[in-house]
Amino acid sequence: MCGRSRATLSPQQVTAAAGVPLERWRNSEQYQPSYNVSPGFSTPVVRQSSAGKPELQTMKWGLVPSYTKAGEKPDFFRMFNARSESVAEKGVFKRLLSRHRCVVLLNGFYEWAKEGKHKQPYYIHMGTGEGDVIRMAGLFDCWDNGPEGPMYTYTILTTDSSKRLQWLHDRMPVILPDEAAAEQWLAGEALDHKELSRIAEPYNGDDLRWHKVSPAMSNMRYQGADCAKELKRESVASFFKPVAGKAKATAEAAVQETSGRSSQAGREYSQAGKAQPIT
DNA sequence: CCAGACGTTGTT
DNA sequence: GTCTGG
DNA sequence: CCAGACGTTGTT
DNA sequence: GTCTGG
Repeated sequence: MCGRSRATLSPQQVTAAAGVPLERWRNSEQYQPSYNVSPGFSTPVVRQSSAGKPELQTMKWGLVPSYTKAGEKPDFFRMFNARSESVAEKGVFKRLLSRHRCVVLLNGFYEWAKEGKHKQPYYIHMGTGEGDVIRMAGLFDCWDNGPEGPMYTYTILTTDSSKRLQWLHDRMPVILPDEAAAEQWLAGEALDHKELSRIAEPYNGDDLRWHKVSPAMSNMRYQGADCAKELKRESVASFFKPVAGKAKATAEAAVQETSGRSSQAGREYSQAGKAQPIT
């Protein structure tokens, strides 16, 4: 799934990726870049508009439905993801599917691998450089919070993990690989099930890269710039994990492969992990 | 009909 | 273990 | 999603 | 708003 992300794109990167000039970026001032974004944070999204033209707008992550009563405490954690497989059937999402689709612009996202009792965070991104942009399919809504004014929020669609990422987690966000895919997601109003399931197909491109990061970022209060920095050292968690002589070589080999350059690396890593005997 | 809920994930 | 808060 | 709390009594 | 349960 997708419960934490990085949003540190510069305004220039955002407007370039959105294809919308800065002057037409609604609530651009609400965007506070963060290496450790959780539901409730504001990030840039490209949305459908009534005119059929894409619009750039800052919105909060974590869908707060329009039917929420004014004054109610919004729960951004309740609906920060939407299963793409059931989004057309669930009432809360169904009504957003024709004219409230959006593209979430981020640098990347975080996922935790279970290593025994501990959880090791990884950073996943499109591996093209420091200026990486990743686009995710989302749905947005507008909640009229009485005198507080309207609040725009979004949810990120999820799907089964692709082969390359299955070792890490069984769910992943719906990734729109390029600008064209993003445009298709935003184009028109109606969206048939076939089109939806095609777009929600697990992204398995080898430009999707990952690496271990510091467990310090697991705490969402931690906002250091090193949240997404590659962690080369073995984690403290695995230091305590017993590694038998035979499995050790495999484990060490796997450690070098966790930078996620090939699908093979991921699979070997997961197998090495499972093969480790508990002594 | 009205009342009341509306989600995802991971876990065993 | 399980629930709440963020 | 992860982090952090999880209870009662009596006292000021 | 829209679906489910009664």
